[in-house]
Amino acid sequence: MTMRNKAKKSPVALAVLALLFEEPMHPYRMWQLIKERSKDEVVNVRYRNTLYQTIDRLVRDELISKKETRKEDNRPEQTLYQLTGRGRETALSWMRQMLAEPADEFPEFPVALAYLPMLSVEEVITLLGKRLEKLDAEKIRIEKQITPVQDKIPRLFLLEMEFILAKLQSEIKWVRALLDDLNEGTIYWDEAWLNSILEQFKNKP
Amino acid sequence: MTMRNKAKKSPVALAVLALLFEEPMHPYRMWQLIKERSKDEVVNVRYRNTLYQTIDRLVRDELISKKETRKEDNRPEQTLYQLTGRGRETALSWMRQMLAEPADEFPEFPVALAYLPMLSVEEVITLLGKRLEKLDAEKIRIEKQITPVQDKIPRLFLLEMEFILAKLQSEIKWVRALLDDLNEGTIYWDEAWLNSILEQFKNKP
DNA sequence: AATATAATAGTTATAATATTACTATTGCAA
DNA sequence: TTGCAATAGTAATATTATAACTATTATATT
Repeated sequence: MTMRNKAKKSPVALAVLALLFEEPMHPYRMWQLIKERSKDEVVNVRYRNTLYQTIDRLVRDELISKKETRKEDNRPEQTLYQLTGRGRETALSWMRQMLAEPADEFPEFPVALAYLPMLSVEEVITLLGKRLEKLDAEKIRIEKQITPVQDKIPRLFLLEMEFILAKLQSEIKWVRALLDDLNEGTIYWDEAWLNSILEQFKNKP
Repeated sequence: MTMRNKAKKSPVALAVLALLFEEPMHPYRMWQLIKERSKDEVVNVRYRNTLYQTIDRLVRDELISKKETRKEDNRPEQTLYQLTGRGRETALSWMRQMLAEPADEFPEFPVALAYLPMLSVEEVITLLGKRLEKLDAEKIRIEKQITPVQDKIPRLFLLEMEFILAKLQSEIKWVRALLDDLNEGTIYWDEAWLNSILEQFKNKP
């Protein structure tokens, strides 16, 4: 009795299943809907091929199945996919996991923080200044997506945007505080200081 | 004149280069140091093989090079690696990018938020409650790493921990607020409500 | 009217990373 | 002395990211 392939969850895979809850659909159409509805803020479909690849494995794992290949007038051929029973169950099970269990993810910024002393204090100050500008710009970009529709569509459909906005704001606040500490010298390092620290740790275990 | 392979930056790759700034080292030793120094909170070395794979490509791209293969007494063979000039430059350039330019990353939680109506309000409330518990536990875990060493080592060496703690706290706050709204009914949906919304959008473009 | 460009739909190929499962040696504890 | 943990590395597969294609139709430009 060979164990069934347990399909791997991923943002793109969930988006595919969620769309197929609505109706059978071809991959390109999914891509369009994801962009139209701004879900591309939270699922990476920058490279459309990722969608095709994901769909292939979902077919292989029997979460979805090919429905038909059709040729609408004046359009290239389209391959329609539909949900299977297993696909429905799996989508719900993924939702439950993704909501209840924080995933451990490894973003880049904290890694750079971990190795700050590779650069000079002065340079770090300049670089973090640039980061702040970009974070502010990104914050404004997200707000511009939310504000105009806020009184037209229910909040329920803006939650992911609100969440990334909240995260952005907290990062901005934190980086600003760090910059202050660096400017005031509360946090400081240079060659000499780093060497003296190293000595201390060689003496005491 | 073929363009030189532009090595791809990644948390693991940066960690490797950063360690080799200290001295030549073998992969297993890097793995140990990353864990000893708790850098595994921000670079994913859960699977040690990732480290070996990354090192292979860094060698291929000439950011590091094999120094020697040695056999210390009563130890398996070790392959020592060292930084190249290109490796030094690249590490600094990566640091500059990672500090100055926010990367776009695609964590799982916001995707689940984007498809909340797949589940019932009641179930979402339960699931978010569980998430909150785990976020709180994780917060305590991080605090327990920071507190005991706070007055022994300079803040400079705890920044990445402080950052992930700040992000955790902001997520906790946000999820708690969402839970309140769901409990109060400020945000609500069910079959009937969703269908009526759908109707509205069919009429108005 | 001819031509360029954008949009539609999908394919092929490669690189990178995640994940599991190995081999082989030594140290240490039950 | 048996077994497990630690040390060091290898092999194989799955997934995802990234770029570059093909081919058709729609639309804009000259």
